[in-house]
Amino acid sequence: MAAATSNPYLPGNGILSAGSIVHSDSGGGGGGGGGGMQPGSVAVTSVAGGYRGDPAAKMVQSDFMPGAMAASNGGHMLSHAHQWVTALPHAAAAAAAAAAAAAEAGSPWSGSPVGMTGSPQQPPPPPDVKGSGGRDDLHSGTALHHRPPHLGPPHQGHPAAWGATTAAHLPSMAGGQQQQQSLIYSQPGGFTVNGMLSPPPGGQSLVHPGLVRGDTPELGEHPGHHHHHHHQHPHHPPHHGAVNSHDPHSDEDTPTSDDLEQFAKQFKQRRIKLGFTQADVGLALGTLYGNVFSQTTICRFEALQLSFKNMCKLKPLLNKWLEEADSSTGSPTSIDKIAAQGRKRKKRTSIEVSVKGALESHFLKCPKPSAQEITNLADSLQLEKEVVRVWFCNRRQKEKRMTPPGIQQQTPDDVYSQVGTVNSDTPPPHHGLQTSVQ
DNA sequence: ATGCATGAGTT
DNA sequence: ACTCATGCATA
Repeated sequence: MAAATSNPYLPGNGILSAGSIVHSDSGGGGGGGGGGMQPGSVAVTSVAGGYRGDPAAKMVQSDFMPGAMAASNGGHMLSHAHQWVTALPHAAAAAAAAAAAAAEAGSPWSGSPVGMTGSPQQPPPPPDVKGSGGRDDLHSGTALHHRPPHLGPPHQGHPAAWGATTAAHLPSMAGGQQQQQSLIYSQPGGFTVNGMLSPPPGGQSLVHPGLVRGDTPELGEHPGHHHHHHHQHPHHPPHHGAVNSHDPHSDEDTPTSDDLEQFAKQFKQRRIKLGFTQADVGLALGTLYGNVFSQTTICRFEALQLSFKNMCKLKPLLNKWLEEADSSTGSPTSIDKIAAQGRKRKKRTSIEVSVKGALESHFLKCPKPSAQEITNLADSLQLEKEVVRVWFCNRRQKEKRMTPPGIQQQTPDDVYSQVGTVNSDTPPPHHGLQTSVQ
């Protein structure tokens, strides 16, 4: 096959052949691939609708990664399959937000004594309200922002102290390199979900929530109970009384890993009970607070697959949603869908299993290959350098998130499951957290 | 539920 | 060039 190489990252916005269904079957060479045989790079053809935030709000910046594409080196082998999809530029949801809390990531979960350095620290991020992009009002015109009366957490710069097992090993940022982004809660306190405001006193039965599925959520449990929020924390871990003296039961304090796990579990349960999908929640958050999230994020939250820091950031939001959701018998949940589209996104390359295996091997040897290494690795695997680079990045992220071995506690409910193996258990490498799938 | 991708903010 | 937060597209 000739190498039809179009430049990989095409800047031209606007015109791209949208449906170029290229499909390359490269034959390949596979030479070096260790284990691999028959490497055909698979090209998936799917068009995507990306999204591009509204130009207005976002300043322009280069469309793509500045330097990444460079190295073309000899990549010619199968470079052809670039199909970028184009879509319309449409202002849609772009959560410009992206913020994060302070604290940095480190070894979040379960304070493992041996972990790497967990450095709690970071100066309190100013709770700035960022102009949340311009998308916050895309949806219904009823987007009124008003300051929260008093609900919003006044601050949240909490040191990350997840349990902090006393500092036996808190080197205070030894290799800290992480960065934290500003965290923002856009305009919290928003109510007006599609026009709905604060719940009428006395009884707030409103419209029925637009459940996507139409299934009726049975709210037999709390139709009348509305005492304040208080949550049900089955148990709070004692924690070493270190610097922390506040209980982790408040939404605003820095939660501990245990808290997060508990919360995530309950959240999922309630969410399901109420009949909402992860996607619904994501959208609702957008309507409520101005930060939209995708199904993916909600899913990861429930599965504890986010960094500790990220979990902390999301928890309060989800918690609020929960309150809203269950307190209002029917709040018109967002029906507005924001069609995200516009933007060209590279087709998702699917890496063959054999190739993945090879990558895995390398990862074990060296999780952080140099540019050079990446280059020739890519070369031998016949993948674009970018792809390989990204693969490693994602891999590292995964490594970090993994629900840590410590967090696998049984909930008061299913304690029985565990039989025997009290201390002789062999911690299987990993996660296995999810017990039920939707 | 996850894999690959994009981007902002750092380093 | 990396990390981190997120998400589209997929399996």
